[in-house]
Amino acid sequence: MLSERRLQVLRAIVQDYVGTEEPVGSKALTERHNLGVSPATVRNDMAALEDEGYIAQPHTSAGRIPTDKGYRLFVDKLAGVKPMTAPERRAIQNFLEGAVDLDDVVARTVRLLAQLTRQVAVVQYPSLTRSTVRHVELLSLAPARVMLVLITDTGRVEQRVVDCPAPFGEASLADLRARLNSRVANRRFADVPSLVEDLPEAFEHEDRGTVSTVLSTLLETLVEENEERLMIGGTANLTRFGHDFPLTIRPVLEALEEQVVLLKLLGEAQDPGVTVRIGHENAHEGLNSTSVVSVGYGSGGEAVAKLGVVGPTRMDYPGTMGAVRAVARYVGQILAES
Amino acid sequence: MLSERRLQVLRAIVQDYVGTEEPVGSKALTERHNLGVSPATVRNDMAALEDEGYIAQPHTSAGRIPTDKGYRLFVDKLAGVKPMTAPERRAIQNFLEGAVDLDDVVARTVRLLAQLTRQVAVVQYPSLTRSTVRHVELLSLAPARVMLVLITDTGRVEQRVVDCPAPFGEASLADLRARLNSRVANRRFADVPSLVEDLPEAFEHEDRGTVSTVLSTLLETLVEENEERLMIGGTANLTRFGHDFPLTIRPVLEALEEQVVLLKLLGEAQDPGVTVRIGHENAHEGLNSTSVVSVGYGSGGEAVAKLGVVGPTRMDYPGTMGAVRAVARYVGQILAES
DNA sequence: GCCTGGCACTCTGCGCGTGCGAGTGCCAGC
DNA sequence: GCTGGCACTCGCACGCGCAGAGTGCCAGGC
Repeated sequence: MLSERRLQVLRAIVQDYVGTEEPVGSKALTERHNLGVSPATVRNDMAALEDEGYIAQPHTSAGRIPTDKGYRLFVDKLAGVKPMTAPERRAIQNFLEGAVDLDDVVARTVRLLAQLTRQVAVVQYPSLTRSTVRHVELLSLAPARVMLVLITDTGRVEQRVVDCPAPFGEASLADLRARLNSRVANRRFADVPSLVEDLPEAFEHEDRGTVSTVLSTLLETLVEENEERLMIGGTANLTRFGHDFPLTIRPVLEALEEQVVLLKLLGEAQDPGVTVRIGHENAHEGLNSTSVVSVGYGSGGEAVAKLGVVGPTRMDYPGTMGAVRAVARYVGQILAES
Repeated sequence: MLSERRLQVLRAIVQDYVGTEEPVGSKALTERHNLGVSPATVRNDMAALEDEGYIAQPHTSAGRIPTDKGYRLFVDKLAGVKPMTAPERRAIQNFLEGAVDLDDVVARTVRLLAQLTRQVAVVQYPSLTRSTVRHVELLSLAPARVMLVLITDTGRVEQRVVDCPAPFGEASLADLRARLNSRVANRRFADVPSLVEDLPEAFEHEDRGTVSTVLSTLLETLVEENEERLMIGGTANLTRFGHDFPLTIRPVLEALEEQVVLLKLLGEAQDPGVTVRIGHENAHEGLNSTSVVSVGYGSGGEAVAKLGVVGPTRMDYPGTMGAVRAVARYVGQILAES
């Protein structure tokens, strides 16, 4: 077990390194934090911390920098979540309230998060399967062609064009629209499959094929991997990363382009609160030198999606966690209102 | 006027520089392109080209690199558009055909363009005002709250929540929905304002306020600056830019984050064909060392939006122009089908 | 008049050696 | 268990010299 002072030393190292971006030495530490001991003592503590794997030296005769394990201990035990100030909260609220629709909410959230944290922001659209159905609309485009439009309580709209096996009259279409909505309106999307499975039976034989096709398209849009969307922003903040650009920034940009990677990244975090994944804790190799701070958000008590930021492992964890948490809270409120 | 040979020298310089990314000297030029003259002669030509401002030397004793003016001449007079090969065309078509909805079409187009050109791709969503109305849907969320959903022929869907000044019954809502659709369906969005202006008069006095509110929300969504959306991708390609990262990549990423800047960038190009804006021809300062290759695309003969790529001024113009043009053509086809 | 070969000149990039400073590890003493 | 002192190790910035690429210019030839 590490003594109290050694934990303080670790905390001081993390704070200084995050601030200065440079390896921190024993002398500088004692000067900036009044630890009440001499540099030599700190050196012993540092050696111990290094043995335990919490800090490391980039070169033999340089200061120490925290390892992923060091940051982990810092986040878990040594630092809290720094709450936003009142003016910051007001600014967040004002900025988000101007949104006109869901795309706008998501876009504004991304900008806001990127600005607040000065890092790359990632916001997932509310999951369909975890939302409730507000309305299902069917439009006839051509005799054997139907457009299906899904609208959720969170304001998300999905649409698909369905090619029907047989012509489908306006009357049948209206009938299907009415039956469909009476069954699924205000129900959770996750329940939709079981709610509609016997629907074709209510129709004339000639229309059953079309009804089934429409329904299967509806179910397809709800399949997990299709229904997830997200938006990212603040990539310009990557340029503040470090000095050795090409090697650090490239893989990160590449990872950010892969929606699948990002969705997995956000998906992994199960904690109901703010989740932090540090460096190599991220499965994706390109993100081994970054940390991901994420949290779920939702209109009610339940999370309908996640949002978060991606930044260097050397980041201001308490501040970032505070910002992410606050933004998630307000986005939830905005969604509940619309 | 420049002699034929000097133009050839310029062309050779552009081609070599684009290939090698290094200033090109007189000796290397004569070796790689059989110009039929000696390096000394080429040197004279180069001096003349430099006097005219087509090329420049980064340092006193280095080779030459093309200036923006040089690239301009190259694009206008010395190079054509390189058509895609048949396999490339097939690949484009296959890739785009898998799309399930408009978001997917746009997302795939961005990926495709980024991969083909190895540059940053920008794709604008089909403009509302230049599209045709397919359907307008009205949903009652609460007695005095209505959701307005617009669907275009290009598959774009916009939705807005309207707070009504007075409760609005289901019957009135159905009435408005029917009247609205009969007036605007299959009409161009640009014509919508004049088509609906007298609509409130058809309603009972108590409903007029609400009808007006709904209509004004409808018109607001059509206002130019609100209705434009776009998607970008391939930012990882920026890392191939050059060696002096922080200074070149940063402002570009920042510019790309500003939707307004990008929309202006695409909007400026009026040419019906492929437009190229080189270096300082771009109004935005951060993009002074990049070129933008863009073109309109549309389901019919008319362009409903633009797409393009942003890359270093040192880019393969013929190839990029060919890729951009081909992708635009196929996206147009896909949109026409849906 | 235009092209060519030759020549002197300029400048960048690279490798190398040096000195400085920051930081460490260890040890003896309190 | 803490402290001050001391020798040691490196990384980094600086200055130097050299090689190489490329240029401009000039005199001579077709």
